[in-house]
Amino acid sequence: MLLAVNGPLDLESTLDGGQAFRWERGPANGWWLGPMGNNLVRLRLVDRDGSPLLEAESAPAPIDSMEPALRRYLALDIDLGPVRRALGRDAVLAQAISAAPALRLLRQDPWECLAGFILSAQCHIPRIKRNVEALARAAGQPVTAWGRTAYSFPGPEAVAALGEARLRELGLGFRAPNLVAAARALVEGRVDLEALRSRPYLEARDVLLTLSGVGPKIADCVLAFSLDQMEAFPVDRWVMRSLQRLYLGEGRIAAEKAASWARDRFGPHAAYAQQLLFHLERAHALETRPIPGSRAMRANRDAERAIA
DNA sequence: TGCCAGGTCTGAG
DNA sequence: CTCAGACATGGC
Repeated sequence: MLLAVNGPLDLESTLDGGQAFRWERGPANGWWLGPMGNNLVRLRLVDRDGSPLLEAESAPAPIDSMEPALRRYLALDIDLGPVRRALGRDAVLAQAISAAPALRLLRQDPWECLAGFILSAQCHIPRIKRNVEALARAAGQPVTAWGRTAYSFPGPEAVAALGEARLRELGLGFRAPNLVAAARALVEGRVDLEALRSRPYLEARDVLLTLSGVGPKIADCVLAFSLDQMEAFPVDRWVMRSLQRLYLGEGRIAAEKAASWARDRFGPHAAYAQQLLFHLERAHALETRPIPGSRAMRANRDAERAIA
């Protein structure tokens, strides 16, 4: 099935840019594969008469029945034009937009998003993906299509049922008890994520902050990437680095103050600004700085030691 | 080979 | 309020 896209869409920076952790580049032909609910979906952009269209297939459910969910997930209802015009008045963001002009914010399932970011604490992205995958294999449902088997993301009941000890065996480390606690909070109805969509940003954030292992950064990720709270501005190491390098200078500033500063500056599009800065800073690190832990990084450090 | 990671919580100053 | 230290583990 071919879908018209309202404005530009880049699948790599959107699906594999750190918002979601389960999309994989297919073996060939530009497909991206990922589980959605109990289905496997694949997506790619095709050119029809000079305009890009999104080609989508799914299994086992026919793609016709998946279309609404897919449009919702990709937030195809959002017109990026006004957002980019507003943010583009900021010189730094204008640069970030030209580096990733078709990056979009997803509208993920809130529970999956919350779980993913609880697991993200103090992890490199490759490990987050691995842990989310391990969780899905342990408690999700298998789906096979196009010669590949994937596992649906387990609901909070299934995750709660696994228990902390089993989650630690999966390699989740100190995040295991936090994930179980969050799953239980949902199962027992103490937290209603969907209800946060229509609450004022700060109130919704306060609700998420009651979960153990969920601080301001993770709360803001859930609000921005699944609950339509576009004032949210998650501040992680990369975004903090970006703010210091491009706006604030190198002086130390608390993450919460930086987040508050950014919300004031970027207003209703803070979430989009944040993802652009995250993307830009990582690209900048790739081209100007050795990746932490890389051979070049070590060589550089060793050279500095030798001089000293 | 150690350093770093899409953090959060706690206790101390 | 700021700031270390702990928390587990793995990628590079």
